[in-house]
Amino acid sequence: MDASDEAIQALTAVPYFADVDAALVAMIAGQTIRQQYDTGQVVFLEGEQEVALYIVQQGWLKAVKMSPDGREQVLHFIGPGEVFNAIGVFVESTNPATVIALEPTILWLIPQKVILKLLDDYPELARVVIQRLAGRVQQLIAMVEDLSLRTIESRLARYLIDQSTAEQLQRPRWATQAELANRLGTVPDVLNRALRSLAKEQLIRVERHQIQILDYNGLEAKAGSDK
Amino acid sequence: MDASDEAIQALTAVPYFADVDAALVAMIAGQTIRQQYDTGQVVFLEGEQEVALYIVQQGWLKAVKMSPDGREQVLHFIGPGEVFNAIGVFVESTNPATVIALEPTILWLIPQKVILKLLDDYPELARVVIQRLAGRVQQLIAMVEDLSLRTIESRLARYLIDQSTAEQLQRPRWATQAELANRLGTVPDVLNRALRSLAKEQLIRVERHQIQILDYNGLEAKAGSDK
DNA sequence: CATCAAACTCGACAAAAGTCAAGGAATGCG
DNA sequence: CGCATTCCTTGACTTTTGTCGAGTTTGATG
Repeated sequence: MDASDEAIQALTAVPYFADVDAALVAMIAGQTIRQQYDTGQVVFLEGEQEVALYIVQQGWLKAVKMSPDGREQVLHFIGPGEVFNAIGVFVESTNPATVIALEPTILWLIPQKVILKLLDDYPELARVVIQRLAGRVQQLIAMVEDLSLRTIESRLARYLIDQSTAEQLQRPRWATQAELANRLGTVPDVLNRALRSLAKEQLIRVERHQIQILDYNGLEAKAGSDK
Repeated sequence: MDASDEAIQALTAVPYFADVDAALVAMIAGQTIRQQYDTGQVVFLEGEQEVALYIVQQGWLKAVKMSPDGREQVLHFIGPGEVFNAIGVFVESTNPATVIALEPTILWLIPQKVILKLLDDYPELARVVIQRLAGRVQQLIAMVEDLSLRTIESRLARYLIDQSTAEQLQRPRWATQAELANRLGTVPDVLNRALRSLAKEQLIRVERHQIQILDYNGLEAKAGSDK
């Protein structure tokens, strides 16, 4: 598989291009730029003016806001098949967040001009972009609600329920308690305290790389409460 | 001025229709529904499936998340010339927030079908929608940062700077300290404390319906800090 | 103009979250 | 395999924010 095939594969995994015909996808693939990042490397910083659209082929990243004293708020985790920096493409503004690789990562960049031309040629693409942005709005509103109106324990319960499959949450290496704490708007110590509390009440079992939900209904009650 | 002229006037005040020709605006105006709300009335509740696009002709509203114990987080205030419920139009989902009138309000509703048809006929509209949604994403990211990484006092300082004109912030009747506290993610008592603190340091002067910035640089330092 | 409800003020106290320090466990690297 | 680094755990203490109760001021209404 050469670079172009690799790019085509990455692009076709993404809803943005679902309705774009194969010949055009191939042409766009020829205009993309492949980039690799190691664990911990910054893709771009908040405040810069990065305008390309990014596609994740491999690896996980985090979009974060940082405070002067070193705290982080993870806005979201970004994995394979996902697109990021739509804001940078469509709005003339600085990037609202910093994006950092959580593990070795392969990205494909599509230049802004290419995307904007594509938007003109494929009105259906606009529909997809609108829907993805609307999804981002909804996710951020939920986060605002969490941060403002709910306790850490309640946020954790909700997160465990949302992210679990068959009542289990696998934690890849990069998904440390520190990252999870940053996602929930707190610090590792407080997260650990909340995990302990839920475990003590037999709602979950905590292992290093896995959290098991023992009492789904009990956990849902915690998630639904503001306490 | 009859109802149709009134609707046309409301629509032409909105960026969504800036590039739509006058005849079509007039036609859309003919399909809009006029609604009035009194102070405190709910336009729609979080969890409902309201799909129309709303235009504000007159009056102010707030979009809020509410907690079971009665706390509110104001997501944003919506005033004349603004559009809301784009999410409801473009995504098949329940409304993420409750919208309530803060004072007597006149709205115009555009049915979903009309908007979606317009989107097909006017690709430039998609660009506008995308840009407005992107703006909402940016605003919500800033709110997440406030709630997670900054103290109440720092949030207040930032808010005062952003919302003031010529170093003054007028507070209309509906903009009580309670509403402002809900916007900043806290309770009126804590907001009052923060106002007092800034006033004690001669950074601002607080009157019932106006806040004057006395030391812009000092306030900016507070806004830029995480303390 | 008088009354009443809403808004604001303020201090005491409580709760939630953050900081710090120390020790133990797990993982990665040479 | 041993060592160093990272991650996790835990309790004590501190800070920030929220709750409560009482009193004062303002603005709307009849």
